[in-house]
Amino acid sequence: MTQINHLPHEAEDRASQKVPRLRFAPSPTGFQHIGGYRTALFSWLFARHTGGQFIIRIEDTDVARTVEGAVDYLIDGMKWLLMDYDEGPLVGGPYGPYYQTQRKALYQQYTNQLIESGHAYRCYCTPERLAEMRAEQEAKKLPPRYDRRCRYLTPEERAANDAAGLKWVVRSAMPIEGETLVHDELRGDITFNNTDLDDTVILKSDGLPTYHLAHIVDDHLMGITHTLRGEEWISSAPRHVQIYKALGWEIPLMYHLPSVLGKDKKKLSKRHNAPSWKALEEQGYLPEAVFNFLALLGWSYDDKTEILTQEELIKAFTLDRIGISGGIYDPEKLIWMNGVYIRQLSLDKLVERTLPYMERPEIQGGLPDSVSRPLDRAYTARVLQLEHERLKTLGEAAEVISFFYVDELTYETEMLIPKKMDAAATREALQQARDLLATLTWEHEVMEGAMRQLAQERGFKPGPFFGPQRVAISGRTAAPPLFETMEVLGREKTLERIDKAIARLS
RNA sequence: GCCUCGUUCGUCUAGCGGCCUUGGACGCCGCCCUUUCAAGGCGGAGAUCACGGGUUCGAAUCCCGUACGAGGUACCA
Repeated sequence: MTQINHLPHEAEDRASQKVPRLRFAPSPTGFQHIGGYRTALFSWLFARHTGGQFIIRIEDTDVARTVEGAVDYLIDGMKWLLMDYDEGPLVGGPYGPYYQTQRKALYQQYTNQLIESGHAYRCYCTPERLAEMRAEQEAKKLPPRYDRRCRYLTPEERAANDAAGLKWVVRSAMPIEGETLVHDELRGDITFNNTDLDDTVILKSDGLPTYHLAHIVDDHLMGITHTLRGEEWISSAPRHVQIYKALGWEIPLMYHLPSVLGKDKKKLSKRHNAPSWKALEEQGYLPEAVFNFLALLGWSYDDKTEILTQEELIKAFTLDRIGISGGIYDPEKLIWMNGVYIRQLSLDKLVERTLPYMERPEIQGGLPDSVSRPLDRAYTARVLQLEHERLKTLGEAAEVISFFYVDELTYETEMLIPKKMDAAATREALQQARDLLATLTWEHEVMEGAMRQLAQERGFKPGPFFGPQRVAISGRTAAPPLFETMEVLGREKTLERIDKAIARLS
């Protein structure tokens, strides 16, 4: 690729020097919600777009909050959302290990380097003292900040503290004056006053690093070229910049992604109105639809294209089209998009993917337990064909089509009787329909023709005439086209159900 | 409180100085199709481009301020 007639944007220039490497670095402290996966998805798309690598790294340094099973859940979610990865848990890779708890020695090594170069120091302050200090500062309406007492300890004092076996953490020594420039590729330069920078803890008393140190060491060692993370990190970015500088490392290109918000405009969080991928799967959302939807949350292709396959997204995805203002997650639009993807499925695929939802136990949203499994595939295909364009999620199929499978229909007799008609008239109409139906070839075109003729001859209006039949055979007022439904249901069941309806009206 | 980011229809967004009395999509409403429900087609309502100043021949687009929203302010990420 030769492109010499224009000066590339700085970001492109730097990025083009090497194969892009991007990472998704979740902490296993709970179940990743779709906002988190959106971040992963952007990184993944860009890696695939450029032919770069996509890495998963587990940031499990907060041992106390680590939730068992979270990593498996996370990886399963990636798989479900159709994202693979080149390096990470399970598959390993040349830059491993990919769990931060297994890289402890590395962080300690660089912490020592920082201490030696005067960019970090041991702090012996107890949590009690820190809490006290904070309370005082708050009372005085001062910004809560570590007072740097330990930063100015003499070597003798330090030695004495160590000899006394005091517990310590390591804090980074931030510059006291001047400014720090954070260059965000999406927003441009952001300037921070160094007086606002706290000497944050980079190594905890348990010997593990905090995020601030760990991600820098790992991103550097793993050769990460672009870092995509939530915009909640902007405020700690200047401290990260300082640590990079202290270590003498090049800073990867930083992209702070806009937040995904809930209906209340608050950032989506695990315990707060954020669906997990599992919940979406259980409801019968197609991962390819969710993928498409998520890609459009904070990124856009142009002024009209919204339905893009994963392949198209890979081809189209560039970082410069990421937006900067937070967006509310709109479940309504996801439902619509899911419907679009369902309609695009071939009947065969639809059956294959819907069957598990129908066969799951009733309590989980499957067909009534009285219906024996496994379901007849050919029959189910005929059923699903009728419902195909009506489905919004795979999970709702069972409820909508259960009448094709159960023996007994349950519905209110009232539903049988159209407005402006009484029970007797309805019964009479049903009886006539039933008598004619019994004589017909069981094909929907034949039935429709004959029945329409009957309606015309007897002066029945289509609505009130066909309506009761629909309720009689399906127990529902909203159902697929009547005669196709009858055809699939079969003569015997159809006539039997109409008879039962007639009996109800007697 | 302090620091930082953000602000175009209810929602997702297009827009990077003239093509915009802002285009698309979801949702909503109406009409058509129709035995119901969908799907589909057509149409509509819906944004003083948060507000106020500037810069400019010209601003949704650039600058400043204000308001509002969000995020951060942990030995959490």
